[in-house]
Amino acid sequence: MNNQSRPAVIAKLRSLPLFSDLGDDDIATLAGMVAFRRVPKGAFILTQNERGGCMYLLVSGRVKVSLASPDGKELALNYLEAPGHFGEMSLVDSEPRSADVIAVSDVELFALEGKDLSAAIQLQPKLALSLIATLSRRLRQTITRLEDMAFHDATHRVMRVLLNVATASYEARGVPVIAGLTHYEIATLAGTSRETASRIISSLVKEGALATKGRRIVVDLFQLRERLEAE
Amino acid sequence: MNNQSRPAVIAKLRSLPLFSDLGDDDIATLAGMVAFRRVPKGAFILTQNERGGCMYLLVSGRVKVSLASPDGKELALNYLEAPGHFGEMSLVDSEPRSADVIAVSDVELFALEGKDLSAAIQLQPKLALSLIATLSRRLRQTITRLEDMAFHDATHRVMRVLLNVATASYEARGVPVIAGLTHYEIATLAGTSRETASRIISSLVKEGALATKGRRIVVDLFQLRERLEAE
DNA sequence: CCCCGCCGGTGACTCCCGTCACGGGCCGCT
DNA sequence: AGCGGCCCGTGACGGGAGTCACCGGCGGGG
Repeated sequence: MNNQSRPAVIAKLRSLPLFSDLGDDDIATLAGMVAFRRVPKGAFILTQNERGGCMYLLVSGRVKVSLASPDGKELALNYLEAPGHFGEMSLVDSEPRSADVIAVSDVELFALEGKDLSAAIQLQPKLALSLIATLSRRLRQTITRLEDMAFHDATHRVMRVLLNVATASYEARGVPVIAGLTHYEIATLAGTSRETASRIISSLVKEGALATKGRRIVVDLFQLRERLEAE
Repeated sequence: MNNQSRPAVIAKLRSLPLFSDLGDDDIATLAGMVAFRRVPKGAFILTQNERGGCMYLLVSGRVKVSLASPDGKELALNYLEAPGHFGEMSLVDSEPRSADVIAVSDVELFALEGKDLSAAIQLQPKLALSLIATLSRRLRQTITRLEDMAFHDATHRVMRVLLNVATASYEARGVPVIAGLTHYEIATLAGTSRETASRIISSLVKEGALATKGRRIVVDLFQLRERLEAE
């Protein structure tokens, strides 16, 4: 299912905000450089330590960026939604992939070869700025994660994950609810074990900072923020 | 001591590899944009959470990039040597500073205002590439640190710090020696306490992976690498 | 050259949290 | 509707490592 008609490719390229203000010619040129791919839910798109020379433009779907330890533990770095991009790092410095990227839903994406990136930047300098901004945002985020691991306990880290996810949900849908995320996944985002995350969530429910409806968690944003401020 | 004669500024700019292939005119333009500063050992160059609109080009000396926790703990992110640059992140995304930067020796640097960065990039596109490469390298490094915090114990992390520092020393001076770094500083680099780092170093000496000469540590690079491979 | 101050070593205690274990329940799939 | 597999809750235990305390020693500045 990786062959798309050229008009279809062009339409998908147009749907990316990154290229929304390109002219027809440029889009056509771009269409000649990228390769379209569909990836089924659960598949690895790239894996840590492998060498890889392309970056990916996420057209639709959701991916997880995560690290796996030799003894089977997992640390999630991020969940990315379309539109967005990933895999640029190996492309600018030719080092091996620093994490796994796994499709958590069916995914559509474009692959862009390293040799074509500079050409793409010529067409669209915004791409370079977007790249810098993205790297910068991720670096901040990662530093914050590191800070949390070094300075704060598991309770603090789990609260931060819950607050982040619930805030995103609130902004997107108006309800501070966490759904479709298992305790295991929350644990990998917080850098702790499934059991510990579970215990922490239980006690937060007892203390009134959360409520559970079946397998969904409703978050009291204020209370959580307040407790996180209190270092 | 912040006033330098114009020729002196130009000479210092020329000494930065980043600008080594610029013409006289461009260097002169650049000299009009940057502000020279001397910073004494121990002084803060920038502090976490503050807003700041410039990046710094390190001309000489050594700085420490680190995070401080409210209760007085410290996590070192990196030590940077001249030539190099830091503080770019706040400049591209206008977010507050994500860490402290402290002079660990007397330091000379140029400050470059945000508004002048794009002009500087016009003069020297290498600057943009260097920026992307730097961000990318730091992100990798930070991800590795995070991975270590999440997956590995204090022993592993201290060994990694020792190996990194000793390797750098070996490449620079041909001897795998750690000098001028206290146990406290090693601990902040490894994300552990001074006492724990100290205990770990003691036992590594007992096991023959290290030797101490006064306050210097001589590292057996092979043995340390081997033990780190063994996850 | 000498002394005070930072640095390093180590014991003891505590506690967070990772791990193992197990049982009950929700949910999706047929 | 039924069944089986994941998901969740919780008890018990142990160990890594943070913290407090104390002391001896190197070393740099006066």
